[in-house]
Amino acid sequence: MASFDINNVRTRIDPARGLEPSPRLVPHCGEISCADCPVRSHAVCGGLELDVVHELAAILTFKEYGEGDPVFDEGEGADHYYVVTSGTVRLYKLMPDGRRQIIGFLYPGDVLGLHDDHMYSYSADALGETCLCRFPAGRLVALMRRFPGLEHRMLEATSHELVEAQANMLLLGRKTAMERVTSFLSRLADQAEARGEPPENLLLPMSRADIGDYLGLTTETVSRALSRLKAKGAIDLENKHVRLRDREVIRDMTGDS
Amino acid sequence: MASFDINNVRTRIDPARGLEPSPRLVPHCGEISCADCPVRSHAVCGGLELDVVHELAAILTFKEYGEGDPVFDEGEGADHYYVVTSGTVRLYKLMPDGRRQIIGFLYPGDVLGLHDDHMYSYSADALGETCLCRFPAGRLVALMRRFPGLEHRMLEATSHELVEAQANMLLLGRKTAMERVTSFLSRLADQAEARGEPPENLLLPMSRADIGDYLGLTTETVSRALSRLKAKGAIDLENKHVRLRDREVIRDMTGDS
DNA sequence: CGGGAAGTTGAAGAGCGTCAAAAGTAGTGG
DNA sequence: CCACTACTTTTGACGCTCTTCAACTTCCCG
Repeated sequence: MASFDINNVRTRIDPARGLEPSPRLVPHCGEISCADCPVRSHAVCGGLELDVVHELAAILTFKEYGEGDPVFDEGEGADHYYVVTSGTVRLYKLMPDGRRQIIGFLYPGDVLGLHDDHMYSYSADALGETCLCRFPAGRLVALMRRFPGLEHRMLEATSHELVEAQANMLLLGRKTAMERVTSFLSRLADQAEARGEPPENLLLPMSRADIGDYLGLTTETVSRALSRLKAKGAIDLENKHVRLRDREVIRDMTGDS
Repeated sequence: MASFDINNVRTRIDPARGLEPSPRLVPHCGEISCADCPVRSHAVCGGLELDVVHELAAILTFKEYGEGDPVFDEGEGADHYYVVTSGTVRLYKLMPDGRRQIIGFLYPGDVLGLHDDHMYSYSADALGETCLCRFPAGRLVALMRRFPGLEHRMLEATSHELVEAQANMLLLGRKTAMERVTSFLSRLADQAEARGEPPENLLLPMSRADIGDYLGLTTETVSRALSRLKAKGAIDLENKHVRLRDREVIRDMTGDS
């Protein structure tokens, strides 16, 4: 027995310990081992010694999520860390009256579950079919103690998130609606480029309402901004497909220079 | 010789190595050694083994700043980390046209210089007379490698900052002007309480313009919100002195529940 | 196909920004 | 100690951007 399934939770056993992957493949996650994990190169686990990777593999479990499935809720005890292996995760905070602020969208290789004071500071759910690998917090912390390189990678990941959050504070506090939308498109293009995809042709995995809640705007305002960009000939737009006709023109509209 | 002065930079030599503090006292920093540093208990260096503290003391230098003195600028090479020992530091981002977003205000015990990709992601300057102790980044990183407990503390500090930044994203993206101002006052009261000061009696070290640039508002809007709170009898207000007449009333206006 | 959700577009309104002026505060030098 | 000046804060009037509300269209999935 190399893996088993309980409640949609798939436990991975370290192949290095003489166990082999299950022959049954998971629909979209794939029955990947850390050794050939597609996201390892740019994830927290990337660039680590093999013995650390093996120890990580020993404590992780895979889990699949469908559209809108919750991963965890703000305020819950933070008992797990997660790494996205496929799909997209939406992080958000809710106000008692229902107003929502989306904190970020996570893509394969990103970590979630970073917290302070043993409580999740935001809620997380899946945007479409998504697969996460999950680490019990206590055991991961123990591993960080034994392997300082792992803690170093966590610090790097956290610092990176912090820098992004600060950039979003500027966006939310000081940019106009059009600047926010073009900043958003520009960043999506950069991310696509970093993944080796064509940066001009974007497929938005999230709704207009999600974009609005991320940019501090309403759906209508997002829609209007996109329509104006289309009318100006800056983008082609058909529903979730956006094509940046000139990335420089978009960049010049972000307010960032 | 226990310390010397070059360009307003005061180098501390580790007292544990047999050197003693200079008899000449610095105006507001005090000629403190790490052993009796007033901020150590709640700073990064708190809770660390004594040998780590000694090594930290060996690489740090003190530096004083006056009102508005720059500490570093966004985009510069991040060659130092800093810890606030007295005063207040203002972190901010500027847009090319002069719009400013204040990322945070730092008080004694807080770290600055956290970064990504070896570049400061924001600018920092002093709010009034301020004293920082400064660590060369390379040497601090080397210490973190030797003493994993230090890196652990840095991770904790960074995680804490991240959680705060995310809370500010909700504030900037979704709260009304009045909710932002009451959230700000409420947080100042909490911080004062944490420091053991009376949480009802606040002294704002920053201008209305600073508060506005922190909350994504104009000075006028901040002033109007404060005036309305005063008119309602929720606060007493005389210039920089704010007295919360009922902390619960203020809290109920933050939108956070 | 058909029904419900998501997206677009328009018109009206509110909240905050802008501009302007007055009042208050602080620092400087006689 | 007071007068002078420069800056900060407050207050008011007005305008603009974005939100709200509503109708319509498009997309998606059974």
